[in-house]
Amino acid sequence: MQYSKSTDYALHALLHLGHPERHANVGIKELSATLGVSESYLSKIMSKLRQDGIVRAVPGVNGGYELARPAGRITFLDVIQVMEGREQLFECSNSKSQQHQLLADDGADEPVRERRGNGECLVEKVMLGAQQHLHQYLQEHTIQSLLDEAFKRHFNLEGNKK
Amino acid sequence: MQYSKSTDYALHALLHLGHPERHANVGIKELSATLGVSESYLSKIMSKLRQDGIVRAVPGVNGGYELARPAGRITFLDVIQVMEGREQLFECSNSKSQQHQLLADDGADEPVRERRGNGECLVEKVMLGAQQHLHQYLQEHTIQSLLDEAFKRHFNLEGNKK
DNA sequence: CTATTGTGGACCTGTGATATCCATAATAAA
DNA sequence: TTTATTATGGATATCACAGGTCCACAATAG
Ligand code: SF4
Ligand code: SF4
Repeated sequence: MQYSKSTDYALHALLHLGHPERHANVGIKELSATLGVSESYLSKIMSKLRQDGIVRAVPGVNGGYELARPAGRITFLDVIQVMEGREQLFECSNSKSQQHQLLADDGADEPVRERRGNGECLVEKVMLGAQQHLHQYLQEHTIQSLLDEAFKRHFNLEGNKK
Repeated sequence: MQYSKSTDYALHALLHLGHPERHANVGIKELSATLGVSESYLSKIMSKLRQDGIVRAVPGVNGGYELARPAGRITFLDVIQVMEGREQLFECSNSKSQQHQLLADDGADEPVRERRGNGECLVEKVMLGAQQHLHQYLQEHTIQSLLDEAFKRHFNLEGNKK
């Protein structure tokens, strides 16, 4: 259970694009050189980010990428969901097993009522709760907020030096 | 990014073992039949749970598995970590790239000082935070707590029927 | 028109999840 | 002590997917 390298790359690419004194339209070459990732692979990732509306891309001379919206509105969750997909953390694989009855109906021998609604899965409920906690946290952190913190740290270091 | 089926199976197996009126030493046959998973595969999972001290196993006639400690002390996090491993959610893949400087030192052109300590990674910091939130939540839910809730629900249903 | 730059498809490789089979070890009961 | 039973661990198979390369093509600015 670990985020893929693609997520790593995507985050770093966006952080680069979000850097204050950046001329618009950063080319794949610059990104590739900065991150140390092959152009071929990185372009796949950028393409995905574009399809999901995180960045804009323009081909042609002096083309390149730029953020499609302010860095403050690009959350970690956004990026992660683009790269890792939006499936849920836990998905039951055999909801018609004998086990299921025990947890959804707790062994009650009532005839199969298909109302299904108050008989909602408790395992999934726990896991969904976990997922929501995780997502909420990831939504509170944006590309901008990380950049801000980096700047703050830099400022403090400079201060100490003098 | 999804938990594996093994985790699903493990959770259900433990829920079965934790059931109140269970004779000790539940055999792999019973588990397999209840969960609807092959004996071969399920035994692998049980073996892993044993190696991590979640269950005890005794071979031989009338042998089987039982919880190694009270169900209230087996958390979801425990189970998930046994099955999914304990790697962290995010692991940097190229900490010596050009990017790294930007985020750890924020572009300061100071000579490479290898003190490393106040120059801690901000991306990892965010991700570690996310992981801790997730883990904390998963630690608050145990096999017992889920079982309790299932019982409570059952009780309410019975009440409504009368 | 042309050089430049992103897009998308085909393809390759290694790894890990899922799963089965079997030989062996351990154990309780007869 | 033997025997039937039950868990263990190694070997193996299959399959999907992460990670990555290459290339032909589309789009665009100048
Ligand atoms: S209780 Fe939930 S997780 Fe378990 S089998 Fe039913 S639906 Fe699936
Ligand atoms: S800033 Fe953090 S994530 Fe980025 S390269 Fe450095 S160590 Fe890795």
